[in-house]
Amino acid sequence: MKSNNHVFVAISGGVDSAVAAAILLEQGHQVTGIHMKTWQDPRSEKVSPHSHAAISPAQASAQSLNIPFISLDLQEKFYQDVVQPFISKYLAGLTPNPCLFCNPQIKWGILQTYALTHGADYFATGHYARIENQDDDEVRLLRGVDKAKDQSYVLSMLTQDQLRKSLFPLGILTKDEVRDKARDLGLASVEQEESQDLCFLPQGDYREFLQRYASKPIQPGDIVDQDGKVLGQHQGLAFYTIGQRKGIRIAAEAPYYVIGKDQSKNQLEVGFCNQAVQKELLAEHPNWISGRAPRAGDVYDIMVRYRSKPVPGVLTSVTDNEFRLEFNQEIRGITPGQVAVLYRQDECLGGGIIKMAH
RNA sequence: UGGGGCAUGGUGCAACGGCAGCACAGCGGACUUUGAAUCCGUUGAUCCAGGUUCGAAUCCUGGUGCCCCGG
Repeated sequence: MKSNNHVFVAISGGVDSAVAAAILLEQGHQVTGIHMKTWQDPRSEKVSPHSHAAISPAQASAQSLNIPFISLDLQEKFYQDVVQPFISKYLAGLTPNPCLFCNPQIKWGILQTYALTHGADYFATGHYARIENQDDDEVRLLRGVDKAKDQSYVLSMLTQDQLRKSLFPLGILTKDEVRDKARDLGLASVEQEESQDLCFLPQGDYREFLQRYASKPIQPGDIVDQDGKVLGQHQGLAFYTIGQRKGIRIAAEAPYYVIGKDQSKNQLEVGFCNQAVQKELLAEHPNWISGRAPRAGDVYDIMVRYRSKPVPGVLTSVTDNEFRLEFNQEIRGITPGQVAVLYRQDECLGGGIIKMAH
């Protein structure tokens, strides 16, 4: 890559995106900050701590870097494409991961498209991941060097075209190095760590949010064990996820974990940790970053949720619409709605939405 | 209306007559661009009334409640 490109950097107001922009400047690129205003729960009791500031943290970042700043209002689009599906999937008993859909549809779908049609050669973000250019003009998505911060998982639904025009300046750095760099550069907001949960829920209580946005009231029901014995009451199936331990409120000789949801009976099934494991999964709507499905029969490292430890698994079958994985060890918390992502060493190959596991 | 057993945090269990502990649940924190998991920390109890003893969850008496056996 030549060092005089025009790069649009997605600026959030946090440390990572600011350092990413600074690095691009150091590399000699022409840099523009681009920010998207996303939908936030207006009924939230507390408001985002920055909402009263004269300028947004994102704009402040751009200012301190002395780069042009563009802000797009994507509230409606974000609500329709991310928040609505989030709500309806939860009510249907799934556990969605909105970030994996925001990225291809909003952040790359709209922000990157805007950038590329407004003079950008590349679109950069502060993700901890790497892009490797192949000889044949194909790119590969690799884990970030900082394994503890690697975010390739949330980028697994991106396409070859989207990645080819992307840059991840932080991919070769550790979080500590990024923090040091931010300090050296005198960037504001270094000290205040901005890790939030769901970006559209400033204080992060998704249960209360669902309660308010559900089209019909979320009904309590029975908590049962594997034999169907009633152990207690749950507050509503949407408030629990497979593998969950906290919040079941039943004392026993060992912790209970959620092992299933029966929508028709409105029952939450729980069991002890040795019962809360699975060895196979079926995923649908696959996205393969290379554009080609990985070879069936091979073993890959699989992540079944964000920041989970990769476990080896065999890709037993793969079609255009779905694929199956089989693990040689029992793993906990394979959850419909989450995304199973395949890796070959450091390379993120892509993945699909978990439909069922057993 | 005979016999036996039990009674300790919210739950299930420990504690030779000598500082009432553990697990689970709960609460708090760390971690975190999903929900989780995980890790760390933490609140909280001797059924009641007497008695023996320097000292009682522990021994004795009575009461109350529960369980089992016989019926």
